[in-house]
Amino acid sequence: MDLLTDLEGAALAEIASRSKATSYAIAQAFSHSPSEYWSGSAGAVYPLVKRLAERGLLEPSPATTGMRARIDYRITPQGRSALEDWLLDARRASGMGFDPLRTRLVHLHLVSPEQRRVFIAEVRALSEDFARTPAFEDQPVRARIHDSWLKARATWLAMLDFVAK
Amino acid sequence: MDLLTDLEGAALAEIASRSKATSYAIAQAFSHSPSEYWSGSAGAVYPLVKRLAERGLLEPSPATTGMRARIDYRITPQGRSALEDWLLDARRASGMGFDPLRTRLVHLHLVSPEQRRVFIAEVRALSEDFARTPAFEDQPVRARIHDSWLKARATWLAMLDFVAK
DNA sequence: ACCCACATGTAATGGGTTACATGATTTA
DNA sequence: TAAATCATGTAACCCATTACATGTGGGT
Repeated sequence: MDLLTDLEGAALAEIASRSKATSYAIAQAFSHSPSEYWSGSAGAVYPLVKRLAERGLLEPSPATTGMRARIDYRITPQGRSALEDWLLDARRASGMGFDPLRTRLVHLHLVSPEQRRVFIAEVRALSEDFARTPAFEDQPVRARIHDSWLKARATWLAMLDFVAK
Repeated sequence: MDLLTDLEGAALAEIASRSKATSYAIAQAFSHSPSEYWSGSAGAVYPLVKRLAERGLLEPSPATTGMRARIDYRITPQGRSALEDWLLDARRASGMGFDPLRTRLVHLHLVSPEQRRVFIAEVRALSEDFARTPAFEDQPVRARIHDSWLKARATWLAMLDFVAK
C-alpha cells in the first residue's frame, strides 16, 4: 500500500528485468552503478529484499547451488503493480534529486575567484575522465543514458562559467 | 578530522553566508530549496547543528529575543577549513548523485511503449511547470543555477527520446 | 482572550553504513 | 592444500524522518 522508496523501486526493477534473482545479484547491480548513491552494501540490500518479500511484492523460492542454501526471488503481481506505480510516478521523477556539483556551485561564492577557477577546472577534468571510463558496457540503453547525462551536465557547467568569476 | 557529509557541508555553508544564524534559519533555508533532498526537518537540523558545534566547527552564542532562549551559531576557523575541504572536493563534486528521472529512465523498458510515451510527456509538462515556479527570487546566482539546471535536464530528456520508443 | 503561524526543540522509529562472521568455490 | 574470492548474511551504530510537545508573538 505504501509507496516504494527509490531504493525499493530500483531493487524491484532489477529483479523484474532478470525474472528471478538473488539478493546478491541485486547488490552487485547496485554497486556496479557509476553513481555513488547506489552503494549496494549487503547490509542494505539483504534486509530490503526480505522486507519486500514480507510485503508480498516478491516471492522467494529456495534454491541450491552446490551445497549452500540460496534464495531466488521473483516479482509477484502485486510487486509488478507497485513497481509500475513507482516507475511511472511522473511527479517524483520530475524532482531535482541530489547533485553534489549543483550543491557546491550554489555556495561557491564563499571562496576566492582563484579557488573557484581551480575547482571548476578540476571538476571538468574529472568529469571527462569519468565519461571515458565505460559503464554498463553490456547494457546499451543504460550506457547511452549514462553518457548523455554526463555530457548534459558538462554543457550545463560550461554555461554556468559565470560562477567561477 | 572526518570529512563533512553533504548535509553538514551545506549547513556550514548556509551559516557562513549569513555570518551568524540559528538552527531554525538553516532549517528554513533547506526547506525552501526546490530539491526534495533538502527536507529541512527540525529533527535533522537541530541535532546536526549541535553536533557541528560539539566538533568545534561552530561557535554557539546564546541570544535572547523577547523572553525565549535562542542560540546563534557562527563558523569557527576550523569550521571554515572543514567547509572549504568539503566545498572544493572536486572528486565528490563530480559524482552523479541521485536523479529520480535518470533512475526511472534506466528501467523504463519494463513497461509498454504507450506507457513510456505518456510518462515522458507527463514529466515534460511537470518540468515546465516546475521551471515556471520561481525559486530563490532573492538570490540571483542560485536562481540562475537552478533554472539552467532544469533547462539542461529538459534538453537531455529531449535528446533521450529514444527510450520512449 | 483566542487563534494561528512562528520558533525551538525531543522521542521513537526506520533503515543505511560499516564491520564482522562464516561457508563455498576457484585458482595457484 | 592454501589463499583468495565469491556469496550470504547479521549486529552495532548513526542519523534522517515523523510525530509530538511546548513557548512566543501578532492579529482579530
